[in-house]
Amino acid sequence: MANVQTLSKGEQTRERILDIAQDAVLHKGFAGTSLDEIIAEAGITKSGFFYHFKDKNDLAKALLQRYLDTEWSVFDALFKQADELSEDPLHSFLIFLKLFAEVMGDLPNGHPGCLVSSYVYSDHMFSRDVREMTTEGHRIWRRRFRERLDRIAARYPSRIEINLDDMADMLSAVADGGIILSKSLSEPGVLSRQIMQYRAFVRLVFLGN
Amino acid sequence: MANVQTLSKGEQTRERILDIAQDAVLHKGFAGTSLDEIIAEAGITKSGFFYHFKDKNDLAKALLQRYLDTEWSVFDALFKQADELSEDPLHSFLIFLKLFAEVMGDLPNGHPGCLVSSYVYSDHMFSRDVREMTTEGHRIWRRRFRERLDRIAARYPSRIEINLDDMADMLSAVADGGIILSKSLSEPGVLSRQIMQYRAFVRLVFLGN
DNA sequence: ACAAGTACTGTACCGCGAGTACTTTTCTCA
DNA sequence: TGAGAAAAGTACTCGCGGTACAGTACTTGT
Repeated sequence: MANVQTLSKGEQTRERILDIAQDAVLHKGFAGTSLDEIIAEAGITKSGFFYHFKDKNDLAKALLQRYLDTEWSVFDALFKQADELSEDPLHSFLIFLKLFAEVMGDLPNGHPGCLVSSYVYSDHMFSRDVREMTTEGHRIWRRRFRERLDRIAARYPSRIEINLDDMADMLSAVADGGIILSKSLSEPGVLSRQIMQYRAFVRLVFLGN
Repeated sequence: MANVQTLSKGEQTRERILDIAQDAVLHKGFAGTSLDEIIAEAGITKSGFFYHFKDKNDLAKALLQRYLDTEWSVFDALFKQADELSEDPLHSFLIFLKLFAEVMGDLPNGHPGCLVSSYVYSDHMFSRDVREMTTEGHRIWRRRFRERLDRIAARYPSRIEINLDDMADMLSAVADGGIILSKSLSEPGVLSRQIMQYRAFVRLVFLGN
């Protein structure tokens, strides 16, 4: 929740609505989250809500956009940090994965859930543009991780035949799946350990140990 | 959909309701699926529905129970098939993973979605016993895969330090995440390729190639 | 042939939640 | 102090989950 001071009153209310809504959506699904409960918790009226969002789908869109932006900036920061610690593409990626696992492991109550995954299991509830946003989100992550893997593959021979798109996707899959397992088992540590296993896989493929 | 002939008329209707409900739940979430649409598609009345299920939560429970039973028997069949093709625990597991990937790849419209994953993102909608069923489902899969890995680890030294529970969980994670990616990207092939990558990981850990 | 289930249909009703529409008030800052 | 931002107020509609209960057609054993 970046610098509250710089946000106008309206923007603060809007962010508060989004915070409350996101938490509810991750536990009850989008359709299961009522506007009434959101406005009650936000301490506003229905009219106040509709001042900020034209309908429920508009809320879904804003929620997803904010989530994707946040994820993007988190990855950006971790990649930057990793790049500062090593020039080598493989070691930088391995450092990134370690940092990623640490961040995911340090969340006090475990990861609250991936909004994109939640939306995928409610796709028929949303307008086409929202559905395209989830698709595009996964495409971006694939492209992003793939870039890193390309640079690695250019310098390191791989021990086995591997499709780099699949290897890039696997990080998304392991993260999404790890979050589900963590939540379902109430074992917050599962997610970061799964990321570390993906790291072990990358290491085995390019270093052999 | 085992032998329709052996099912009584009531059981057939019940199964039809479950089929329709499952499809809807995987696309709209549980809360987003209305009883009215289910009964309309099933060609019954509301009273007919409540003859089979005492309320919506009861439907959720029956849906999940049937899903878990089906998954269990699919895995059972694949493990049995794999065991017949090799006595060696590692090769049997690798064959199993190949078969699993093939089955997932042969689904004409891609995997329809994992009901357990869908439920995890709606946990607050369900009663405690339903939530415990999803947890128990993941625990069973972990135990199941772990047994296989134990037998493998007893015969093959692992190339890296590895936690076998995590390795067992990784298959669930990769499958759940792979399904989400497949659905989101509308690329049915992603799921089976992710399973094959998990297979490559297991192979690298225990065989080094 | 008939009684006893089984598997429903029909009807009527309730309260809550999403969403619409539009007016009015309060706050905030230049 | 006045204009726009940020709501509050009011009033209504419709869909949905759920309840209650009476009636009916089909099926199955005896």
